Amino acid sequence: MLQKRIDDQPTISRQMVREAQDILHRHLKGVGLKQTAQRDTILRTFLETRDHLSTDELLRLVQKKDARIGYTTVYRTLKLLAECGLASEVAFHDGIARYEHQYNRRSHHHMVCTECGSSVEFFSQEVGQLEQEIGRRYHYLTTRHTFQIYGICEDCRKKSNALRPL
Amino acid sequence: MLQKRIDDQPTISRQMVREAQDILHRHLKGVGLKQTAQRDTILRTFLETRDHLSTDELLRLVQKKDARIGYTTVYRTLKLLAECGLASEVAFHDGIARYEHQYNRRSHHHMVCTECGSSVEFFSQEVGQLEQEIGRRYHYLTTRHTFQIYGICEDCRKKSNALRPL
DNA sequence: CGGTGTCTTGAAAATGAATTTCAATTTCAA
DNA sequence: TTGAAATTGAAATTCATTTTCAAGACACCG
Repeated sequence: MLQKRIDDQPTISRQMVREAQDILHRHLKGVGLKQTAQRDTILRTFLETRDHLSTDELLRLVQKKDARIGYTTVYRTLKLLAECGLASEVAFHDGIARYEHQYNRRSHHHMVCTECGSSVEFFSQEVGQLEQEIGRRYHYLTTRHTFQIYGICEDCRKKSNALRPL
Repeated sequence: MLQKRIDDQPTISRQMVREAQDILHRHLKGVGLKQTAQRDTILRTFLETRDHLSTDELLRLVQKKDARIGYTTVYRTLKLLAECGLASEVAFHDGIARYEHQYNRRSHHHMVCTECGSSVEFFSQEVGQLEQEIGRRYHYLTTRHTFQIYGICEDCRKKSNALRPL
């Protein structure tokens, strides 16, 4: 079975949660916003989860801790987390925005199965180098890139072979 | 000034239009659909245009030739063109689906300016090789990939420097 | 400790692109 | 030519995202 995510840390440590919370609090102060229980709960839930979460999915997890937190707050907090570098948006091109943690993670990319929607992560320094190189060549100040591979995973291939032999 | 698109052909030839139309007609027949004047007009307009077109943009161009053609038909025809390989969707992550011709074009990628939305194309065979390699490693049957670089183009950098010197 | 001006919250409404519906029209195989 | 089947396009719908707004929470100040 393939790993869905390759973490540098097998699980999130208390230490990392504290550091991440610190980053968020500093960012909030910096832009004149307030620290709230909701924002902390959402950040903690986000950090504890290993997958690529849509706003809806994160909402469901957050509501297990505090059922009164609403969609809008999760939506807005994810934007805040992205602003201060704790989260980043990953677009799998299925019409739903997803976020993943960014804090203390190596640069990586995704390969997505177009049948079942599952994804694996892979590492490739070449892609980052290419960003630099192309940016230099065309005089762009590059900020980021997206790279996804789409295909059909082993499991889905087995399933469709079982349905339609030969 | 940078070229927005690097074409293998400077302009679309009569020959290519005929061939593309042939591909569409064969596809239509193949899936039991009908040839119509609208579909031909939309295909021709699409081929004559060099940019990355949203449905709305293509609609506007199409309506110069036949004002009675509606948004829905353009939308549906673009899907047909994508089905038979004449067009492909490019996602620039601004929430709007765009299409570009695929017929007789070399594989390429896009670098997009996040200030003004303009884009340049670049070629890199490494990216295609990477798709193959990663697919093999994780046992995916890969079908395609997306690779975009985001940044700020020279023009926009000059403009913002002019506004805020030093 | 309060008081007070902001910021936050979350339900509901709005937005906007993508998609579907449906009645009138057109295509095309026989 | 004919009629079954597909097409068309305006309008309606969908659905994720984003905004609005009134009530509540935070935090700076004295």
